[in-house]
Amino acid sequence: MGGQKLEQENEFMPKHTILVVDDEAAIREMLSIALDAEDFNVLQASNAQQAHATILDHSPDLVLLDWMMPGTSGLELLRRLKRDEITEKIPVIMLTAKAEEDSKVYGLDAGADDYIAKPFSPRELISRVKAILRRLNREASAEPISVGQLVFDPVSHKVTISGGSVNLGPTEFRLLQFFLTHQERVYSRDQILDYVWGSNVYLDERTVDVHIRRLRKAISVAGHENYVQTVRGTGYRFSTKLAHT
Amino acid sequence: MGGQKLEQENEFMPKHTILVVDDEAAIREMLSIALDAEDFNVLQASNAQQAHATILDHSPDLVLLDWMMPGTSGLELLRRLKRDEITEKIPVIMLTAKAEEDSKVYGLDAGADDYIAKPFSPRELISRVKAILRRLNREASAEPISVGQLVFDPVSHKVTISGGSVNLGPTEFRLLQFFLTHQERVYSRDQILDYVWGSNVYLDERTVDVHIRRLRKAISVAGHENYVQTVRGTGYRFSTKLAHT
DNA sequence: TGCTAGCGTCACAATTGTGTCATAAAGAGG
DNA sequence: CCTCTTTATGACACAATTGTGACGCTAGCA
Repeated sequence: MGGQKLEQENEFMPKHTILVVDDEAAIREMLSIALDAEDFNVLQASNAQQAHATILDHSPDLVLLDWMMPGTSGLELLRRLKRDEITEKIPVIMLTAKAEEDSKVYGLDAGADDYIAKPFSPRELISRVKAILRRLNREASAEPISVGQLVFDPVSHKVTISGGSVNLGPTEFRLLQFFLTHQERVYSRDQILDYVWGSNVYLDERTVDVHIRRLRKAISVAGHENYVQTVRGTGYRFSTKLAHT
Repeated sequence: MGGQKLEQENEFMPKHTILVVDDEAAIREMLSIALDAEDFNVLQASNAQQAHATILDHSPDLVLLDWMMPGTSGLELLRRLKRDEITEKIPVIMLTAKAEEDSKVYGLDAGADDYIAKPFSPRELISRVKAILRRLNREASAEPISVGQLVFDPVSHKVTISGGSVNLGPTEFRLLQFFLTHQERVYSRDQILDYVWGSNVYLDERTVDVHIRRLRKAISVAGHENYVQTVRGTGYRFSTKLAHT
């Protein structure tokens, strides 16, 4: 079969958080409603300072940033975000009333991920937001992920620990990928089945246990199996913070 | 990394010529400046006809082509280029304002080498341009590629292992070439068919298996067949890092 | 025309992966 | 310390995937 179909949109995916930065309350409201309807978590800020603080606090998945604002301008904030390593990866869509080419060029140059001219239809905005999140998702899924001595490389489809290659079956591979992309969070067996097997399979929940065991066994080199943790009564969790003792 | 020296950028390389095709002057300017700063020769065209003429005249090394343009669309020009034997090999990167997946599919289908959604950062564009030129350079390279004791010489069209010549059929030859130029990466049977056989053939996927076997058999001297690895459930991979056991 | 090299397909063999079960272990709470 | 749950584990039948040898066909060539 073809590639991997992990990371579809599905109801168990953590909701994306979007920050709307605009000095006009009406615009913020409109966007919030539209985004909320699409099941995004929405944060708001009415000026650049507040926005910056919110970004640092909540690290939203995407920022909708008005170009023209009293005080620090949107462009200025954009530059600041892109200068800081922590916030540099957060995608920004600039909202601008000026339909001029210049702003577009400057904005793109400063690192905006998209640019939308006011007035815009919420529909279009939503579709752009989604497009960017999708793209990010794709790009992120091509990067190798490493935890401890373990390196997971989706491109070559290889997993190694301390340089030694790890042999995983297809299902364990997907399971590990799922865990690596969703660390520090407990999932029920049901959820794991949905994510890793697909949302339309009917399997015994206990099957998950068995694959967890196989995964643990496979990565049990230098204690890496301890990252896969059992949460009694609930499910499993992948955590780099090793549990007690 | 694998033990072969690839075409790095170096000052002796002739400057690459890049044609920018976009109806918006501002975009052309931005790209020209960015590309120029990277030491490319830049040509410009504002519509498809002009672009076509320029391509025939100057045969640029790469074309940046806007998707949506008045008159003949970018897609149309792309198709035309790919239909003509003379221009067919020129790599094309499509620029599109539609952030939709669809355009990507159509574009790649029509033979685009990459696809970048507007708006994009000049930085990203440059890096993609370079990536493509690098890849092309390598593929078209007259330099022999060697892995282990195996030497693949595209010029004399011969393959040897430890000096002894290896007998390969045309298809196995191309398959090996594909693998050598795309190491450390899994490909599905579908993808391999597309790359090695061409994107418009309709063949049984399992045909790949057979040719993989023939290739393995042919290069099975001193364990070279182990470079061709099966990734169960996914496809095949050429890797110089041998899997253990 | 007869011959040969390659190719694609098929049937069957070999290998590897998967889900379930029974049973052992491990926790939780009294 | 005992009991009730929940999880870990080893075994196993059978599914799914991949490897392989054989075969017929075609195009090029003598």
